[in-house]
Amino acid sequence: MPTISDVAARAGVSTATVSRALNGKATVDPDLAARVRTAATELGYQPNGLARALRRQEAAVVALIISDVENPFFTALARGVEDVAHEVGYSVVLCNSDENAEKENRYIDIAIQERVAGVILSPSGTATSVAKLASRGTAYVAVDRPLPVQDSDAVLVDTRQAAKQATAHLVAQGYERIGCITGPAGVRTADDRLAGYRDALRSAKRRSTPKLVRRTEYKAAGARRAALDVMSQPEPPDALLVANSAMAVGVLQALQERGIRPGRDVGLVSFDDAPWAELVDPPLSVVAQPAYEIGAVAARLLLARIADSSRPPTTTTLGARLIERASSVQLDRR
Amino acid sequence: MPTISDVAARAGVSTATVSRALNGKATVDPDLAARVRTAATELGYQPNGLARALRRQEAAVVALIISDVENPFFTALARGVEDVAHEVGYSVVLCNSDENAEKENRYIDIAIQERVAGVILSPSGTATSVAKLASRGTAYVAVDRPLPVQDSDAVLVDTRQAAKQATAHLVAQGYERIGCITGPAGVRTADDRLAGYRDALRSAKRRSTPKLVRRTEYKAAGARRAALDVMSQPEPPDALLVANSAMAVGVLQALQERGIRPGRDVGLVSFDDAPWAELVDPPLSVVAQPAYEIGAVAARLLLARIADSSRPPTTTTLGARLIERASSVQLDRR
DNA sequence: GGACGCTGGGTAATCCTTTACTCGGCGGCT
DNA sequence: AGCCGCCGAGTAAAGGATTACCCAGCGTCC
Repeated sequence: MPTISDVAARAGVSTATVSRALNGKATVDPDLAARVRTAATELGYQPNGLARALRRQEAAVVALIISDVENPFFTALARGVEDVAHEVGYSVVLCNSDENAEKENRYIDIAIQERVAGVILSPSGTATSVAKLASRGTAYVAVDRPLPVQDSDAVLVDTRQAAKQATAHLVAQGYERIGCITGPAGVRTADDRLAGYRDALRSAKRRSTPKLVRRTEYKAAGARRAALDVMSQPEPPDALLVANSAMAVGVLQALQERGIRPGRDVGLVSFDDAPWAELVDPPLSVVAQPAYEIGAVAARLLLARIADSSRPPTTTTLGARLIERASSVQLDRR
Repeated sequence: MPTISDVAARAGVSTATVSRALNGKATVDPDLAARVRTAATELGYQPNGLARALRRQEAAVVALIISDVENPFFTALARGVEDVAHEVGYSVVLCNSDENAEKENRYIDIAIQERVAGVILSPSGTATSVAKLASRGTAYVAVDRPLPVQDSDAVLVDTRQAAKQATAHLVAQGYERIGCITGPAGVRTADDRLAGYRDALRSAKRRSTPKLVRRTEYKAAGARRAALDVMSQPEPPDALLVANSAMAVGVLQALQERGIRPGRDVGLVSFDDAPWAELVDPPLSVVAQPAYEIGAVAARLLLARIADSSRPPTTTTLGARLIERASSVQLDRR
């Protein structure tokens, strides 16, 4: 593999000149620059990113630590991050933390070792040792969930408000016993969605009861079990707020197994507008989150922080949009 | 940020000894090794991965170049790659090529510059300049689609056979005018699925006609247009083979718009067992591909190739499984 | 008791690029 | 004509780890 010295030798100049010419520094004679460029292409020279990063003290890489790539919300988010990062020549390293604080910490260590320029992460819980990043001066941005630490950059969704709105919608549709299936305690979005749900019930002067609430992992399997459980009570809910689209899959499976018809027997609103939400019968009402946008904004924020570590921390809160479909419209109103 | 010299100074030894101690080389006095380790933890020392990689001539990173992270097939594949890679201390850099040869080439260049240990890619077309990788001695493995080059490692699915089987199933169910909506010409899986479809028709002594075939990008939007187009003919198909799950979304949208009932008015089989396939009405018949497995096998193959560049090239072909659901069962047979 | 061999650990080279510093030469100004 | 300044380009240091090579010291065997 040719190095900069090979190019220098072939062009008959020093390595310094090659570096300057290839990096477009001003003070290089155009003729020499041209000679260097032809020499480089003839040899098929590719600069060694490692050596460059070592010298520059920073790799053109950002790490993205999310809880699950298989969740379409995070996939779209990752897309947003990647598109923005690649525009300015950064690569993206993808890490799945699986909502596991230990794995998350391991990835943070790796990010530090690899001297990445910055980290975008959706913190799994409270134990996040983002402190390590801070003490080393590595830029970071939280997405989807805030960090326990104050004064850090974050891109969030007003998910409590969105949950409240969705629940209020169920109330307005005349549902009486509205339940909620949300993620594990300690995961901020799960807590917030539950809080928003309770806010709405309170505003509507309804009592909220633990009997109608279930908490489980943010996945289909857990949600399926939770739904089976909550629906098999003597007085089951007549509507459900479900905290993400993976869980919605589990809930729909459970209802199918039990022969309970969504939209007819039980109202349903889920977070995340999955591509299939309109295709199930009846079409699923959802709270659409701007996942791609979150990723893109987070990436831009991270780049800004990398460029200027002293800029004041910014928290951007994006809105979510309730999309009412047939799964949450009471029969007698249809 | 502390360096190896700081650790050496604190432990009162040379940097060489620190390196040896921390990397678990045999020839270090246990006492010294312990002293080094405590010094390292006290300082919070994290080795500089860049410097290590520069010296070792290789980063503990593999690049994964796929056409679209938002496609659940590739997401699951990515998961498989990541799980295996991380087990042995490798990081995974994710790159979306968007079926675009130019982007793909740019990513390959970046991979070379970053001196990644290996590349796993789903080649977008024929123009793939995997030659660059080969000439530089960077290990690579093709997934999902073979490379035009002979003798390279690959992990594939016998997709032609699977398409044939799915089409034969539609024939057996009594469908008369079976159509096919597949990906762009030149993309191998798209070509293969079309070929398998034709194989089955030929075996069944049916004539295949271009009127029932549409090719478009591997996404929902294109498939929707293609389905609208193919269904609005004077003699529309009474069944469709759809080449992936993103396309299935588009096709189902189109049918919904036209008021054509899947399973009743038109039989449907799609590639890729998406989590929602059972939830639509009627449940969607699919060809389930072992996406996670493909990724995991590819990662293991890549690691083997990295360890031994002279080992003979291996092509692993995994099977796909037809899952018959109600969307492909003729009414009169129900 | 001396010589040889082995072991543990230090010194310094190496990986490749960027960039601070330096120097030669040329042009312009007095 | 001489001097100053500037521009273009080269030399060499720096970045942090790994590792080839070498050396000191100790033990063993003759």
